[in-house]
Amino acid sequence: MTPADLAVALRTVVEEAVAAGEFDAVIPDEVHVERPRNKAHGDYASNVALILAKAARRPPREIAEILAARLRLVDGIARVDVAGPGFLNVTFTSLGGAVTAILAAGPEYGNNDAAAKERINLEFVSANPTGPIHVGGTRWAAVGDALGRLLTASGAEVTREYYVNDAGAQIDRFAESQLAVAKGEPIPENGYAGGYIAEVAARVLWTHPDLPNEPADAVLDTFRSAGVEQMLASIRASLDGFDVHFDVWFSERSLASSGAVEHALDRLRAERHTYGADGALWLRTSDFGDDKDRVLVKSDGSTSYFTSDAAYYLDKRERGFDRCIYMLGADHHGYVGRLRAMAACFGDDPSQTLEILIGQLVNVMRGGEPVRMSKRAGNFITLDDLVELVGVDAARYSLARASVDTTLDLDVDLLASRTNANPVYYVQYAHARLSSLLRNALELGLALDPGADVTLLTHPREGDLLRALAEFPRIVASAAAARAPHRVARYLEELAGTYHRFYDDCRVLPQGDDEAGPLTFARLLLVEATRVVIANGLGLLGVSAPERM
RNA sequence: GCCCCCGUAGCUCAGGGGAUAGAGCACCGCCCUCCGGAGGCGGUGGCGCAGGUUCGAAUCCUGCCGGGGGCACCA
Repeated sequence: MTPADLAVALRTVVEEAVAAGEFDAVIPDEVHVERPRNKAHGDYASNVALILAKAARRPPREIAEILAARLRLVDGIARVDVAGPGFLNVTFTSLGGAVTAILAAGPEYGNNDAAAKERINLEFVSANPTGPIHVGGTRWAAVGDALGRLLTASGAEVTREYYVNDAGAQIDRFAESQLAVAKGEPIPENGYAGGYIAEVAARVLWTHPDLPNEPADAVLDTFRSAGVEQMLASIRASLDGFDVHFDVWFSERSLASSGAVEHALDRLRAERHTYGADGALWLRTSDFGDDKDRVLVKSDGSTSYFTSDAAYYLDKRERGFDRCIYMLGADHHGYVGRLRAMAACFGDDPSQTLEILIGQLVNVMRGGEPVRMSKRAGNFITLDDLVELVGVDAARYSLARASVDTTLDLDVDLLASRTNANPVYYVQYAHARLSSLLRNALELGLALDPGADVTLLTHPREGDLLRALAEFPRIVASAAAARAPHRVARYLEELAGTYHRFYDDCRVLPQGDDEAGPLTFARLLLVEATRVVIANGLGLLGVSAPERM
C-alpha cells in the first residue's frame, strides 16, 4: 500500500457509500491524502469527509464514520480512525511497499503524469546579448532549468528557449561602445562601460582584421553583428558551464526578416483589434484588461518591441506549443497585462496558453553590504563570478531553494566559505554518507538483496523515513504544477533530517561478531532507496549527488 | 497617484484553508558515533497591525504600516 493506492481506495469507498445510499454527495475529482504532521494521526490522513459533509448536509464525523467502516475492509489497511472535526487517519499494515516501488523505478522514481503530453515552451534567462549574465539571469537559469526538469518528469514535452534581443537601440549602443573602446575614446553616454566591452571589441577586431579600413557604417554593422555573436558565444559558454542547455536560441531580428512580424500584424488587423491614431498603428489591448493600448507601428514607420513580442508569441503558438511560459524579472512585471491582452487579441485564452512567472530580484551581499549591480557601471556580479565564488552546485542550489516570489539575499562570503550554513552541503553530505554506508556494506560482503523482506521495517524511525520517501512523486508533481522547484529542495532537506534520525536509532550493519540478518538486508534496501530519492531530487535541481565529498 | 512582490525564530528562509506553525545556521545543556570534518535529543524564541469571509486563516478578501521593484511611439 502506498499513498497513491490509498487515494484510489478512498475514492472507491466514497463511490460505494454513495451508491449504497449511505449519504448523498458529488464524487470529488480528487481525493486528497496527506502526511499528518503528528504521527499519532496515522500514516496518512484525508479530509475527504470534511469536504463531502457540506454537499451531503451531514456532520463531517458521520460521513467519516461511514467511510471508515468501509475503508477498514481494504487490504493493506490496518487501522482507520476518525479524529478531530472529521479527519480519516489511516494506518497501513506495512510501509515497506515504498522501498519496492523506489528500487523498481530507480532514476525514474518520482516521475508522474501530472502534466502528461502538455507541449510547453519554457522561455527563461533571455538576457540581452550586450553583456554577461548577471545574478538575476542566473536565478532564472537555475530555477528555469529546474522547472524544465520537473515538467519533464511530470510528463510534459518541454522546449527550453532563449530569446535573443539582437535588434534595436541597445544593440546600437553596444556597437558604439565597442567602437569607442577600439578607437581609445571614452564610452558614449548611455553606452556599456563594463570591462567585457574591450574584450568583445578585441575579439571582433581579431576576427575582422580589415575592419579599420572599412567605411564607418560598415564598421558599426560589424560591431553589431559580430559583437552579438561574440557575446552570445560567451553567454552560451557560461550557461554550458552551469549545466543549462537551451533547445532553441531565437533571434528577435529574424522575426522581421522571416516575415513573422508582418504575419502577426496581418493577424491582428484581421482580428480587428488595431486602429490608427497620431500617425501610428495601435493594438487595442485595453479591451482585454491592459491599462492602455500599445503601439504596433510607430509614426516613423518602424515597429515597436511589443510588436516583436506579439510576433514571437504567435510564432510559438504556430510551432504547436499548448502553453508558453515566460520567466521574467520583477522589473518586467508591467509586461504581464499587455502580454496577456496581446494573446487575447490573437483569439487565445491567455489563462490557458500563456503563463508569466515573475521572479523577484537577487541581492548579492558581501560583509552584510549589498554589492551594487549595474550593467552600465560594469561592477555587477555575473553568473561566472558566482560560480567561481561558490561553485555550480552551491550556486544552483541556493538559487533554486528559494521561492521566486521573494527577494533573495545571497551572501557570497558565506556561500564561499563552504560551511554547513549552505544547505546544499547538508543534502549532499547525506547522499555521500548513504553512499559510504553502502560501500562499507559491500566490503563486508553484504550486497543489496532485492528479495529482502521490507515488511520487517517496523521501527518508528523506519516508518518516518518510509512515509517521507513515499511522498516524493507527489512532491515532484506539486512542485511542477505550482512552478515551484524550491519545494523539492525543502523536501530534500527534510528527508536528510529524517534519514539522520533513522540512522541514529536503527543500526544497519551488523555489530561486532553479529551475523547479518533479514533486518540487515531490509535496512540496506531502505538506505539504498533513500539514496535514490536524494539523488533523483538533486538531479531535478541540476545539482550533483556526490558519492564522496 | 496606480500596479506587482515581500513582511513568520537572533539570521537565511519553508509553510499551494486543516489538527500542537517548521528547517538550516547561531546560542545553552546532554548524548551518540555502522558513514566523513559528521549525527541525535532537549531548551531559548515567531505569523507587521486592524477588520472580514467559515466549522476552521500564517494561508483567502479589505484597509493601514514598513521594505523592494515597476508604470515609454526604449529595447
